[in-house]
Amino acid sequence: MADSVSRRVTLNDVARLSGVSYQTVSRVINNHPYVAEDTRARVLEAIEQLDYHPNKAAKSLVTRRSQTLAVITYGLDKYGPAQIMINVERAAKEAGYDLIFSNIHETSLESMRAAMESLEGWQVDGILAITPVANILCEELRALCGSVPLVQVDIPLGAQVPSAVIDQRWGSALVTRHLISLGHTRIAAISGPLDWFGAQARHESWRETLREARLTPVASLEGDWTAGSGYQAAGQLLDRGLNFTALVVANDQMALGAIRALRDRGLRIPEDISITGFDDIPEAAYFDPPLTTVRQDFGVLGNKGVEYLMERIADPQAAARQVVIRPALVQRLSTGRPCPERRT
Amino acid sequence: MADSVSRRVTLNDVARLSGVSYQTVSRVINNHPYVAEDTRARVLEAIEQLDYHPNKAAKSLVTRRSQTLAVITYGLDKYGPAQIMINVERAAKEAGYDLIFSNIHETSLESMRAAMESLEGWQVDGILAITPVANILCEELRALCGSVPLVQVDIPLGAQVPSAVIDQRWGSALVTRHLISLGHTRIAAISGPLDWFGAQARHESWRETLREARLTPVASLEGDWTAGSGYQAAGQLLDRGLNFTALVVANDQMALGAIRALRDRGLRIPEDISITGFDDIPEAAYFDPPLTTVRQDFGVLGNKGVEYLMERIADPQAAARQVVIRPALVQRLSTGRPCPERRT
DNA sequence: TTTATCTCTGTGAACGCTCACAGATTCAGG
DNA sequence: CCTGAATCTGTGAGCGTTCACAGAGATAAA
Repeated sequence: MADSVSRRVTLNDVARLSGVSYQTVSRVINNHPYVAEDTRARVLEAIEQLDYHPNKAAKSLVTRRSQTLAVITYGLDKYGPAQIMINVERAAKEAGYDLIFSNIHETSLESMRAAMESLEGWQVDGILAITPVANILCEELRALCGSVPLVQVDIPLGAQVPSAVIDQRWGSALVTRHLISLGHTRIAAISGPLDWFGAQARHESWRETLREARLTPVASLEGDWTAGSGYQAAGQLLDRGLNFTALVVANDQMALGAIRALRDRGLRIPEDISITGFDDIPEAAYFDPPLTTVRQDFGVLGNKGVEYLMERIADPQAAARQVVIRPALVQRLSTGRPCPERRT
Repeated sequence: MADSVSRRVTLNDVARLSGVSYQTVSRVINNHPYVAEDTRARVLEAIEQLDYHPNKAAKSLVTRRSQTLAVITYGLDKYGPAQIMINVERAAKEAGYDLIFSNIHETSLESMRAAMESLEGWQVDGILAITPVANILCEELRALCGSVPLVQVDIPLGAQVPSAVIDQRWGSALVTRHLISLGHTRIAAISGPLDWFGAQARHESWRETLREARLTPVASLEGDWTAGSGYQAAGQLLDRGLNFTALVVANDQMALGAIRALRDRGLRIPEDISITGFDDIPEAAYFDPPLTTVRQDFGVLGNKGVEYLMERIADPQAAARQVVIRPALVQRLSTGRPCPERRT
């Protein structure tokens, strides 16, 4: 129980109570060797009794490190970044680091700079940036970080900077090939906002996979990750009178919207149109029909990111590498063989 | 651009470059009066030139405050807490506070204590706890916080501690009355985990609202907020051969699962059974059918919480109060009048 | 002119901790 | 018994700030 009003308890208070010097108390706290067992015990007891907690500011001031990681995120209201964030927090705590946290609301360099500004003074030991958007330029970010180790999560595959990513191209190829193997030849798409790396990768990979199979993409529209935008995009695709039997949607929420749009027009899924999502949010299995999608393991991503950041803190000179995680196809009931005959 | 290897830039470096004393530089930084305009300009230029950033550890050490808020959350993987978190971050940043952040993974006192432990040394100016679960006892938390101002978010309505809450009882009454006014008399429920305050409040309010209308609750089952649990619960309700025309579900995800369960058994919504959710997640409007639910404004909740915390930091002695936000009914297509005749 | 007040600037000390060093024991080996 | 190492403990200094104070120059009032 912390004293309510009084001065904070310091090293000296503990020292006085246990009858040793402040230095000895410091040694006990930091588990230095060469402290007699009974001394240690006495000090520990005093610490307990006074409810002493080392002042991190003071420690950080002299050691020039803070046992603190900064997490910078963008798009925390989206499923992916939020999941990553949660897992990063867990991993960081387990590694004994505190977290100071900053979400960026616009993708401007300015707001990025503002976020960094607030970290500059904290002497953070490392920075983990969840920057899934293209125009938060990696280079700028690296410059802003100066010599503080930085690991980026959710950036393009193949980027030559320390990072942890999910191979989105792979995931997109997975669903697209799945549809092709079912016999679909006329495949449309709804992409995410194309300034997101992931959206871009999924989109390009969709195109390429079709090309490899000597198929021409029917059409694609850009959504903003929300169910509403998926609804609209699917509606437009249909309104244009386009003829397709499968729809590759860049995330599960938009797929939900798209499903509704198709239903509204009396189309059956998957009999008339097969539909796929991306992410495998927990609800996807309960869509109607259950959604065939791509599972991304954000937990692993967060862990790997932190793990790698630790590595870089320990050895900042080590060559940059990229930790890559592969997503997996989750086959459910929203995809099926195309019907020989079709509607309108 | 931060120097890569070199020592950190300090007050003294700036002082030397601009030809004044460190104290004057300090004055400039903190906008003290009584600094000559040209001196101020020179200092600012030097700061710019050296890319100087005040060391927050040093500042915090001497001022005994850190311009930092701690956020403690539970259940960050759930929609509500996550939304609150995002908005708290935004509000805190706008108020010029940094955020140090800790998510709790179990509801034990132990893990609560561990989270606090990591804050003890930071000299945070205030703590904002998102603690939607019953057995994270408020009292324990208050004790752990000592004299640091604490505001709790998402705790029971009426709690005599500084807090910001959404009136969940009100929301639950809203949907229940909505169903009653449509003519439903046999109403079942799927609650959230009853160790969550919100789940409990929604549940009790459901019961009471029925009682007030002289109706008997048909039955209720407890879910865990996930679509999967909603699916299961709804299935069980049906398997028991219970006769009900409306189902009040404690959140939107479980409602999604419940909808599927009903559909799987050939029931139509709302013709056979009306169903309601809670939260109004962005996807709810795209469920099939679009979900009648209760909108909670987590944005406002986060803002109010931070705002109130500021107030308490400024005046820790002020009487505790509770900021209450009322949710609103969002009427969509998952509810309708009960059919006179019914199935099985 | 003198004195009081306002403006501006600088000097010591302190915040709570760790580091480098040095002193004091103990214990073994010659 | 002396020497050297290992073990244990204490002292000074400094990390980068701000605070309290004091001093100096300018301006206004007497």
